[in-house]
Amino acid sequence: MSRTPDLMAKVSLLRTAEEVFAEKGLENAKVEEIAKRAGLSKGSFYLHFTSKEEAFQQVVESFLARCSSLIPEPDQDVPKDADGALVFMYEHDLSTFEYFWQSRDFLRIMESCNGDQAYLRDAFLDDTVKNSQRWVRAWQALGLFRPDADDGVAASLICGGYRELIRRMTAAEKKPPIGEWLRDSQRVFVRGLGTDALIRAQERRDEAHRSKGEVTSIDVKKKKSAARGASRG
Amino acid sequence: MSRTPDLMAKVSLLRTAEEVFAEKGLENAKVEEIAKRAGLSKGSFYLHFTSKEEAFQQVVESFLARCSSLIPEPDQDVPKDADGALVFMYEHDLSTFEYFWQSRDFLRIMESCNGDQAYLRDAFLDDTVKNSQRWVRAWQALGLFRPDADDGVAASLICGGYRELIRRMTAAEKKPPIGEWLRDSQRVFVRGLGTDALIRAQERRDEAHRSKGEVTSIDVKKKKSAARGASRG
Amino acid sequence: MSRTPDLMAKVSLLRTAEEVFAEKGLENAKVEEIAKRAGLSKGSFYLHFTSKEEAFQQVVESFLARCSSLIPEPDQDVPKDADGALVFMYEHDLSTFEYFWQSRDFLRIMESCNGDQAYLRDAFLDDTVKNSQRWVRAWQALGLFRPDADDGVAASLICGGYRELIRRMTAAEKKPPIGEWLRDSQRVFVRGLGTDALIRAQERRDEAHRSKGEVTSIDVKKKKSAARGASRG
Amino acid sequence: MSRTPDLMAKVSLLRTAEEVFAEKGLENAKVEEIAKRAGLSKGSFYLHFTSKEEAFQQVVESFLARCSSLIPEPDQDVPKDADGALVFMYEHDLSTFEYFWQSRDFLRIMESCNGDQAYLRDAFLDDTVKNSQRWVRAWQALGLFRPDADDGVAASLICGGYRELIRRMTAAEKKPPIGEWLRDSQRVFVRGLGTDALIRAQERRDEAHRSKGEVTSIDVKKKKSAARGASRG
DNA sequence: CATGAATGAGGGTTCATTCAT
DNA sequence: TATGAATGAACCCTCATTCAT
Repeated sequence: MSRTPDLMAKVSLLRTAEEVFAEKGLENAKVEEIAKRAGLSKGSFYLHFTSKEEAFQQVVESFLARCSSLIPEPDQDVPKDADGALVFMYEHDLSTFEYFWQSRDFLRIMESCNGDQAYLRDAFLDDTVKNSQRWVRAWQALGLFRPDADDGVAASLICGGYRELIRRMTAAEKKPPIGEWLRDSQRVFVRGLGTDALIRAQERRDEAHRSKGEVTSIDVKKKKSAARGASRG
Repeated sequence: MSRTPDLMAKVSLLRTAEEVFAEKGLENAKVEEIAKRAGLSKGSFYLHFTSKEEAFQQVVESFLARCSSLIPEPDQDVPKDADGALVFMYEHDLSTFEYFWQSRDFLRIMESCNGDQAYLRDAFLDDTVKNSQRWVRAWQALGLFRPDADDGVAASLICGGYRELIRRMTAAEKKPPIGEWLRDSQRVFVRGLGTDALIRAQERRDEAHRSKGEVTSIDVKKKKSAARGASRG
Repeated sequence: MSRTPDLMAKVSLLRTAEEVFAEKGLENAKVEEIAKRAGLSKGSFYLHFTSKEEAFQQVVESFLARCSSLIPEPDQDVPKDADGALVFMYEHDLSTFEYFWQSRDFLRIMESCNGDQAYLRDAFLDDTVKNSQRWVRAWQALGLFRPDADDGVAASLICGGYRELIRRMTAAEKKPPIGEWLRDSQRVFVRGLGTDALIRAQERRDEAHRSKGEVTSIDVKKKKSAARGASRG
Repeated sequence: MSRTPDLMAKVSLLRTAEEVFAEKGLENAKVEEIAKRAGLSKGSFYLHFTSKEEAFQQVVESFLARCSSLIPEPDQDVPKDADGALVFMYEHDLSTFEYFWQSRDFLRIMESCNGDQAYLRDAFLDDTVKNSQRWVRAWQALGLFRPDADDGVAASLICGGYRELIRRMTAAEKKPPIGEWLRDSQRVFVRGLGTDALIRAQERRDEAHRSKGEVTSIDVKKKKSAARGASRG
């Protein structure tokens, strides 16, 4: 085992660094404040990081790692049918927004990337778009998204739109109705990019929602068999 | 008379300030560099601005003023029919993107607003969304957008999506095919938010585009009368 | 005749310089403010003075010259008898204090002499003491002051004491009862330094003052003949 | 532990600050020079003071504290009889002047208070006068000073006179005969303000001095019994 | 490992002075 | 003469980084 105090100190510093960077931005964050909040001295900071910038990078990277672990790849075991995919994506978006809401202070860090650090913010955003693009292509392959839509533009619109919603959320005094926002957004992108099959699934979802309130994965499974029955009849 | 005032001095300083702020961000921009690039001394800078921050604000405000003058209000004299509105909006978006492409260095400035200047960026983005929201409502009133779509969410998705495209554009080495991007985006938002009437207009546009290439306002006028004829028959 | 505008400008600058030096002190006085208040430009200032310090010196010197013209030399035609000398000195002190009261803003200038300018203040004070010393010696020669008093110390005490009164006066919100102060002071120095003859003259003055109110030179002339009569009787 | 804090650092800085302020005045004193003379860097200065002005205040305040501890209050255990009081005051003045002689560089600092710091000098001088005034009143109560003398004016004359002597002393190349100066001054103020009893005591002192040289407290005690004997006879 | 005093480069700002007009 | 834009040397203060303990 490595020495505990050492690790504790670094973890502690990373946490307070995240805090301070979020509050003040990279330039205005002071090494001393980071160290003090971690209950350590300025000198200790330099036992763990060679510079303030390095600490910043590590904070960003650790955040990105946490993000990656939350965002599934489209080739994983996820629902492939229209109804299931819709619910899956909705719930995934919901939990992602929830996570961003909790990390909303951190999102400000990304904004503080300027000059030499700008690439970090861009890398983060590019990653998000890339991942989104893989999903768009996957859904096109599944016949859920129209094949003629440009996956790059689609991914940009989705990520950008969601980023703006997150910005609004971050700026808001109190937590906005994320569920509503996401349902509205999903409707726009499903109609905007989806095949007829997906759009019909969405309409079923809306219909169910209107009659029964919130639709969960459980509802969807029931609905799927019902739909099969209906199409048979 | 004194040494002839260099009437270009302030303009020159504002331009180089814009440059340097774009490159380095507010914190990392050095007053001396701004002045030097304008062919002036550090001291001269303070003949025109009381502080670096004031110069930053003036740069931002002058940009916002230029923006405002480019963005029309929905209650102005603009086409009210589906075909005309589509073309108008497309062409407006195109010229806006063109302007942003030329000002792409500046857009980086908005990103460099942190701490005390953050409100400038947020005010800019909020303004954009507000304007977009007015357009959404106007189109709903005209029967072009579905009345059940949430105008706030819609405006956020549109602005966020376009902002992301602009980010991609700004980061690109060479000018991307903005026309293509915008056509794809318009298709997404028209399908996502539009009424059947608008969607049909879009399909006509796409059809015409496929057969004849770029559609201009002139084409649309022809098409409009054709459509009228068709609906009569 | 030299050119008028030129002279006007310099006089004007000297006057405003005096004002500003009085208000702010040498270091904090800005050349631009001096020039502006004189209705001139910064550049003009340097047509008349080679530096701010030179202007300061000229202001001080002009003040000292005005002072000198007000302060009589002991070898001039002044009363030589005890009663006349007392009244003369009292009235001279009174007018001097009156002048200082009016120039109280200026006195602050002397306080702003530091570093390289310190010699100006010291020269001013030394001058005052030197002049006072000549008076002490003159009065000793006239048998009005005790011959065993050290003229240097006496002059220092007188000047220092009066300077402190002036300081109190300068700091005061409203004009203090200078006449009272000076009468009290004169009593102290007359008793402290005077011969019996002078002390008796002072007592006569006090007596007359008690019975008749303010004593003027006219009263003294009367009193002198009265005293002669008395000593005869 | 960190690098052993140089416990002398702050003391050292205060001392060199005192030096530099005395030489140049507040405005012209450079932080770097203060630090350099203390063998420290500019940055270290700010570990101990938040600004140059704060350092200046601390220098002044520490001097004032030292002064206060040297100046006795009149209600303390001090000789109440004419002879004892004279000797006490003379010796006290002597030691005070001695102290001021040693701190003569500092006294120049008080003169360098301008603008925002002027109140420091005025507070110092006002304090001195106030204290002196308490002594005048005490001596009046003891029947040593004439009751009709204005205590305010008397205190101003005493303090001002002594201040001027100190100024002369401070400006002098070599230490002047302070003892002589003070004896002369005391004679002036005793005659000027004292009752007959005090004046006679002073004359006894002068007489003794003429015959025996310096009079010490021991002499006074002998003299006191002698005087008692004389008054008895 | 931890500390925090010490460092010193760096940058914003001021303002006396110059000089082209 | 008069002007005031331009200059640039100074100087205060900050803070990332070092290092003796």
